[in-house]
Amino acid sequence: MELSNSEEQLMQILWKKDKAFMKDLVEAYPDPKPALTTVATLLKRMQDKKFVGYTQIGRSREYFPKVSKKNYFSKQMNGLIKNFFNDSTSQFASFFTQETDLSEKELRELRELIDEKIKNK
Amino acid sequence: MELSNSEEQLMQILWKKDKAFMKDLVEAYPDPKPALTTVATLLKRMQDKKFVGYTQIGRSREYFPKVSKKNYFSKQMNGLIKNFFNDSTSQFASFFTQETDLSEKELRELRELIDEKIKNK
DNA sequence: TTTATTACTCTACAAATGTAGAATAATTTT
DNA sequence: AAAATTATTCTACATTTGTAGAGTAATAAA
Repeated sequence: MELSNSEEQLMQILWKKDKAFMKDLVEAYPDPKPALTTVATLLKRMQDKKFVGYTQIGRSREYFPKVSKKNYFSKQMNGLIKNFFNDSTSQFASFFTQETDLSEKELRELRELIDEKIKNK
Repeated sequence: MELSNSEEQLMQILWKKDKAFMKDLVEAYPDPKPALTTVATLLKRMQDKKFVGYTQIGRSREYFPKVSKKNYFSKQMNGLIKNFFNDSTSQFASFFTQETDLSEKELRELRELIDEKIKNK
């Protein structure tokens, strides 16, 4: 099961904080902050979906992500690539290189990284 | 306004066909194919959202995408990059290079592309 | 020990999504 | 012309999503 938009927004906050009490999560929202109960509902649903866990501390719960941002992001990417590039990562890579506008400096850095990757093959 | 999942699925079909009658769209679905009326509803909503247009041909309509796949994809990518990499395309690029597993050949091709891009700067 | 406060859970409800039957209009076949 | 077919629109309804008030239990403050 996937995260909905507002769930994902909350997840972003949780990833940033790494772990947090509900109160702090609400606090971290940009204005207008949602009601505590709203966040509570989202957290509940996210627990059902196995994206969030918590540790009981006193009578409070410290929530934490059960899925890493990296992992989640990868899945998203793969989904996109699958849909739009017929599952071809390299096709995507070339599209990406052509269509985004990285500066020359950034391009050089990227090439650097690729070189390194090639070396390690 | 964004496309929902099932709308996006239909959009993929429409992009592939470039233009098509409702009947053909339904036909193009993998089994189990949805009811004609289901596709009709989706098309209607997609028109409201300005993602689809049509040309009347006799008493039928030939539907076509009003947003290119490329353009749509770019927006999706930018959304992801914004959320996960704080809007830094280059940060994303390096993540991508590290985390996906392109073959050596693909990596070389990619570097080739980057080189060309740099040249054109 | 009454009263607040805190931290959740339950219930609710409008909007969006996924899916499709029923109705209607135009056209073609008998 | 009556009957069947085609192409769309209307209406409907179960789920999921976005948002939050009301209720409850435990603890802290008066």
